[in-house]
Amino acid sequence: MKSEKISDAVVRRLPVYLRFLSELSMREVATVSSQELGQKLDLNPAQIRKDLAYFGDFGRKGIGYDVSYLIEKIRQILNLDQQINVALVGAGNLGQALSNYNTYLKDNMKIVAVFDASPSKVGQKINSLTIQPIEDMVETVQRLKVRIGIITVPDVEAQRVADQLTSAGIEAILNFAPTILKVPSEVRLHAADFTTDLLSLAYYLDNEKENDKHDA
Amino acid sequence: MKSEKISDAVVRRLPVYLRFLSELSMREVATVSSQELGQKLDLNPAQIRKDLAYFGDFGRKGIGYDVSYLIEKIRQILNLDQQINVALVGAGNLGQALSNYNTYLKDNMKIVAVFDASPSKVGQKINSLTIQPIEDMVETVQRLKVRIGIITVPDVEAQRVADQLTSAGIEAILNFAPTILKVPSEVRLHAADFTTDLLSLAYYLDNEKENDKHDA
DNA sequence: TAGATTGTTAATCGATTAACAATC
DNA sequence: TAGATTGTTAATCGATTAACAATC
Repeated sequence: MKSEKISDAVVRRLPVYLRFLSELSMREVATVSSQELGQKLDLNPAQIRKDLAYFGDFGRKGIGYDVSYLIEKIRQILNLDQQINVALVGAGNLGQALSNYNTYLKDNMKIVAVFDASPSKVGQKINSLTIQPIEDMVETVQRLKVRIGIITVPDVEAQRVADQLTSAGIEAILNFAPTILKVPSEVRLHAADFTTDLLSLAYYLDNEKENDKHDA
Repeated sequence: MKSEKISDAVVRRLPVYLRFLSELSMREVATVSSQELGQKLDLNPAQIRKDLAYFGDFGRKGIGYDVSYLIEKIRQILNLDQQINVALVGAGNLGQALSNYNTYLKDNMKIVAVFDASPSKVGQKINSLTIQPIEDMVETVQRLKVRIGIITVPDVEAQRVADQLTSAGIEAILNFAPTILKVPSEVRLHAADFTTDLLSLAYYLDNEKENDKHDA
């Protein structure tokens, strides 16, 4: 464990490694090289080796990486060797969709509470969790030791929710609302706004510009 | 219009600019400086000026940017001055959630077709669109001139769907399935996998490591 | 031993930021 | 004219990739 600063880019690749390694594990593949990983994940093998080497010497020269061991190590690095409690704020369509991934993401991440501002939603069940009024959020987050909040409320409410989550002592927020949130620097914030993704894709559409290319 | 290569990072910021500018426009703000933009969007003003300058001289020295004009220009850059037809493949919870954003994202992007593999879903309505069998996908995509596909099917089906969309001549894919897809280089692919986002957030959780810090 | 593959250093590449002349 | 702010060049910073000694 060297005490270098690990960049965001590196951290965001770890779950990708983890996912593919789990697949290998299910196929009972015992060992994998950075070469093979790179091929499957469209990444440079040197980059993969470097990423992993930040956290320890997980590989064996001439052999590669032991799949099970590497899975264990990456899970440790990502704090997934313990249960991480998550709260979902906003029980609309998107919130419901995410809560369904609960079983899927059982990398020890668990949605333990769901909140919504609308009285008509409160009391309903969503995957065995009862939707709670947003007024109970601070208290419940603290009681259940929720560490990550997922925001799926309309954009005009997102900042208020973020503020409340922050005051409840949340450590990280995944924000699906299409708006830039301001949170104190000790709260980790990630924007997961797919409208941005979708609009930026449009840039790459051909637009028949190519038709003009009748070059010599 | 200089013919420099524009980086992905630049393109992904354009929709963020656009969104905030629209907000300003609704508030009837006529002019904005890179300074103000940077403040609101947590970006360096020089970066914003540089981003915009790739595409033209949109600002006025000493004054700033005309909000309406800049909106128009960014929409042109992103090809949003024409209707872009989108197909949604996978009518599960996530697919339904995304289709609800249809009204919201009416930046000329429109979901014009929804497909699902499950016979029980086919024929049902989702926001006034009838869910079609996935077998009709290639034909429908071509007939309706769909240019962007959104994949929200289970990960094991995602590659097959991507292949079919590709063969139908789609230009870009937004993939929500947690798997790495392979598509030909002429198809623009963006991964919108929130499980990756969520797992990477866990890295930043405190984990009481800080308690050990009793330094001199 | 020969072949394979890691971990790491150095080289390269690309993106961000600072600085400032131009000019509204 | 004085103040503000752009567009752009140069400087900096950071991330990716190549190369290779170490070693299984």
